[in-house]
Amino acid sequence: MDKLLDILKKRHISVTEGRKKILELFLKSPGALAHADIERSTSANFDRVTVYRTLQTFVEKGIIHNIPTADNAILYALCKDNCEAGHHHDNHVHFICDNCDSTICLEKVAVPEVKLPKGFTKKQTDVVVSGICIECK
Amino acid sequence: MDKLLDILKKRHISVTEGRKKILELFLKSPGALAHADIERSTSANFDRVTVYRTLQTFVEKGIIHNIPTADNAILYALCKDNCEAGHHHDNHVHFICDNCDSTICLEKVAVPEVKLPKGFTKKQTDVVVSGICIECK
DNA sequence: ATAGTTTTTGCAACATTATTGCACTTTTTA
DNA sequence: TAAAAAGTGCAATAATGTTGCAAAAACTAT
Ligand SMILES: [Mn+2]
Ligand SMILES: [Mn+2]
Ligand SMILES: [Zn+2]
Ligand SMILES: [Zn+2]
Repeated sequence: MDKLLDILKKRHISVTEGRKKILELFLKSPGALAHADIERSTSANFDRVTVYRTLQTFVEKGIIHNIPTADNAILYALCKDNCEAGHHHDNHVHFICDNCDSTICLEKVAVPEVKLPKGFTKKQTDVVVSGICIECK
Repeated sequence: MDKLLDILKKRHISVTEGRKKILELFLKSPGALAHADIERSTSANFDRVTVYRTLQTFVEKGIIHNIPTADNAILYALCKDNCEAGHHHDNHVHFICDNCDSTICLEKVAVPEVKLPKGFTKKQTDVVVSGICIECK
């Protein structure tokens, strides 16, 4: 119950109904959520614009991170790696199931080292694996 | 000159002005192209819808592949790994420059092996590295 | 608890991006 | 060169994302 408040207060952002509701969604969800998912689950209570702004705030404050996808859907997932405002460090692999279409943070699977050609400087590495998930197996 | 025809004919698709023009763009471009880039360079000659349909066809036929991005822009790049219709195998790392915003296929950098937890089946691995590119260095 | 201050929200308007059906044109096949 | 197949443009429509501003809610200090 208080977990919600904890997360929001730790980031020094106001506690509002919308933020609590959306954060709760993430806490309950096993995988990543698309913007459309969130909008669908909350449209009765909140305006579309609020959802956009809330997700943006959450990313900025290190509460959620987004996951690259080849189609143009932005996916969001809870940060579990003590991310801070303005600086994420979710160094794990993401998995997208071709069957059930769910996206999962594989917290246990670290992002491998990638050796770049001379002259390139690496800041961040994103790894997205697709295939069949453990549920669909 | 005939390279264009080669690529199209090898995939058994009709050779049209639009396809030649867009394919030429890819052949000339050093990095990946966003849909918007392509539209900008061709809008005088072709309808937006044609661009959408052409890119879709090219992906399906293994002429170009798309690159996952965290913002929701779809990027496309030429396949150089003998991809076939319905089955891509561009096993290289992609690099996005935080400075000049260009995206580059690092053909020489192979995608590293990722060990998944028991129960997951891997089909494809996408690796996107961001940082500063060799031009901006 | 209350008043003042700050932050967030909803609404409306607008902009951008993407999809579909259908008539017409171009390309391919025979 | 004619018939068939494939591709294109246009218009309509849908989906997605952004902005400014006034009202509402949350926070702060008394
Ligand atoms: Mn994650
Ligand atoms: Mn590539
Ligand atoms: Zn699955
Ligand atoms: Zn650069």
